[in-house]
Amino acid sequence: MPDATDPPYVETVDTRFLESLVGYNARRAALSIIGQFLPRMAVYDLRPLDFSVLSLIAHNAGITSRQLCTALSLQSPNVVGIVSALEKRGLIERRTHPHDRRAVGLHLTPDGTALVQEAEKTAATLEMDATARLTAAERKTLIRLLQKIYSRG
Amino acid sequence: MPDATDPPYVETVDTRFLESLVGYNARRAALSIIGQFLPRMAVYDLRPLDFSVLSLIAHNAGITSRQLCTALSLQSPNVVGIVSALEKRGLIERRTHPHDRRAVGLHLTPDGTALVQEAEKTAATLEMDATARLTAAERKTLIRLLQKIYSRG
DNA sequence: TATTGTTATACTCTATAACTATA
DNA sequence: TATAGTTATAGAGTATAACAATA
Repeated sequence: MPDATDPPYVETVDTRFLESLVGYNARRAALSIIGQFLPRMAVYDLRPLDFSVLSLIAHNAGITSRQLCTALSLQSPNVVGIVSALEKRGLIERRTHPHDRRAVGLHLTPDGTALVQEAEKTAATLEMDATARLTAAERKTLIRLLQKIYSRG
Repeated sequence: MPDATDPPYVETVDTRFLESLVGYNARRAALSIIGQFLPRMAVYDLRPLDFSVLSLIAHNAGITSRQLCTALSLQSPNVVGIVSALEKRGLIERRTHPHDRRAVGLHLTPDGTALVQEAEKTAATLEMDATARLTAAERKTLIRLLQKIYSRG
């Protein structure tokens, strides 16, 4: 028979408090999806930020580093390495901005265009797999509620 | 008049593709809430992982490092430093596990108990502020949908 | 043989300060 | 004076390999 002064031990971990917090749940869900993202995008040698940057360039030909920073909430020094690596791989090109010689417009190469098309297809498939337990209506609701948390306006 | 061969530039960044992905939105929302978490918890000198660990110990007296790892999806080497720092600050104590001498049960000290109570109050207030644009029903729905993504079962 | 906890290590992500070229 | 981009650097977070003590 255990003495009342014995230290207690835990059979089942009670996580109810943390699970009552939106921040905790959002972080866990994001990490879960990233965990599925990494191996599938490793085929293209793309990390999450590489993919976000490449996709934004694909949909915004001529976008600048500064605009990438604002759109993705990144610090400018942290974008330099990402963009340089994509350029070295021949996926993007830098062209001088037509209205501001300080700035550099970013553009996809044909190789980059082909890679983005494949990677975005993979991302869309991953999206469905990662949210397989949600209905289409639930997925739409979830995205709307998440955007109410982080977006301006 | 611009020449047709001039490189294009971007006026407004089109982020629609990324915003169609649950993973992207969950990450952005989590980072937004963490951004509010950091300055408010800096008062207690607690980072997000410190808070999660301390809160789990508060609600699970005698929990082991291994159980912390499983509950929070952490690797065991990465918990060592967190637990050691909390112990050095006098917030938690290690006691030998009553049934397994390999394991160490973690317990709050009186100082740790007092700190967790304040920190959890702050977290609850932060929760309401960070999700101020959501109704109570929406907040509940959001948490339920996020858990459907990352939880087993 | 398997598990708990630990050390050492490395890679990614993130943040700040300081510099240049241009606006 | 302010902004776009860059360099250097430092701090967190996360990952694997290898080890000692115990089960």
